[in-house]
Amino acid sequence: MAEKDPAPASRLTTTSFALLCLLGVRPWSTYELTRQMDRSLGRMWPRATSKLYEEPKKLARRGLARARSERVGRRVRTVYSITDEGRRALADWLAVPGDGPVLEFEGLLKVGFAEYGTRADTLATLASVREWAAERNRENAAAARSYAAGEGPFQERAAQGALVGGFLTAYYRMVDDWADWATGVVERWPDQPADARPEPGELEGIARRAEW
Amino acid sequence: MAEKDPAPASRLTTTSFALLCLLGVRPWSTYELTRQMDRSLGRMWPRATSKLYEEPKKLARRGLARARSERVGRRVRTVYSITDEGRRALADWLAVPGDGPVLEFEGLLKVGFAEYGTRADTLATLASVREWAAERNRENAAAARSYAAGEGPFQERAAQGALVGGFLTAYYRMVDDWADWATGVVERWPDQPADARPEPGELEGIARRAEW
DNA sequence: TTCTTCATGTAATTAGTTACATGATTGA
DNA sequence: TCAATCATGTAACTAATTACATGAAGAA
Repeated sequence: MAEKDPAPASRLTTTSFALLCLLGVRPWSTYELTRQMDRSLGRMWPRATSKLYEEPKKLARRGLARARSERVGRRVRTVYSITDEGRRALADWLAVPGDGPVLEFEGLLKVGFAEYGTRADTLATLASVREWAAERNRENAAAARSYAAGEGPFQERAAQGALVGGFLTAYYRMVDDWADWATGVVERWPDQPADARPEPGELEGIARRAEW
Repeated sequence: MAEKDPAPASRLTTTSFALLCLLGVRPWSTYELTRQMDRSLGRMWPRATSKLYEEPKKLARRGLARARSERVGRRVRTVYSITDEGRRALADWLAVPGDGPVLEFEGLLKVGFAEYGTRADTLATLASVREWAAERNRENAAAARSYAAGEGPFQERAAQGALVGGFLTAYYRMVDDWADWATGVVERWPDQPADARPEPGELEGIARRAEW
């Protein structure tokens, strides 16, 4: 009687491939990978640090990456690099169109159910959304400026980076524009958000902008 | 010697409160909750169906919701409703500004590492992003039209719904605009994406749009 | 009457996070 | 030379998903 498939090695996830993409650029130590998560990868595929220590081990077990140990003083660090098989796996993965964006937005949830709190709560949430957008945009603008000036690492990847940068720029801008608009609307609400009614033309305006 | 806190009942998450928000509107059976996940809640806080069967039990254990059993033929269904304590918990939760948007976008990841695949791969991924945006926009436009016409459920919540609708409209539009722009850029790439270089003024244009 | 889709869940598994631990490096 | 921060991981836990099971209702 057949055993249940031994060591199915838990299939590769998008997170696996995200890390494999980074390894495609050059070898990285795990800590360096965590830096990229803060700077670049985390903007489109955010994951906790510990995942970045765990996932490359799986890539190595599958033969898609190779782990090498270096020593730094008394302690050891691991540097991962991609293998030829890893590059093939990457090409296969890229041949399948990726999923669309998945959004989790707690702030929008709170705005959408504003009626159970106060008007001040909603305005505070919108203000914090604007802060978020401004902060993200600051980083993003700095990176864009640096690339436009021909500085920054991986200039040979600038064309790909520009597509990502173009997305993020538009995204942060859109979030800020929305929060700005919504703030104006909520400022005209009565004190009890439950009593708020759409302004004349508001629903029509949204419906119109959704026609394309 | 003190025991480690018994039955910490695993703290309430954003998912708990998302469901509690829905219960604030009216009582729902679990299946009805799954419908809302497809229609409204899932656009800002997507979760799998089984979570919607599990999470309200936690709300009930905590006294934030009440479960009632109905029978439909030979089988039983559960209908949940919010309690006064649940409404208080909701108000407390709304008083804390929510987190900013968290984005997971596999398609963008594939575009950002286009160099490991073919130009055709990238164009196909962008096309599927545009399809995604068009499909989401279709739903959203239909909902917007229906509200603008004074139809649709929960008219008394139209002001809050308009804020969410305003966000989604701008969001889908932005995704489509980006994918459209990116398609044009990639169409002018050489056959090997690894040889692609930014067009003159492209990086500067992004940097400029990021200044606000 | 049978097939399909709607409706209502549970069980098993896993992807991911939080919390913790400790050595190395830097600067006051 | 001490404290703070950078760097490198592991262990424990849990939030969430996938897979499965089955009754009810409506259509052909």
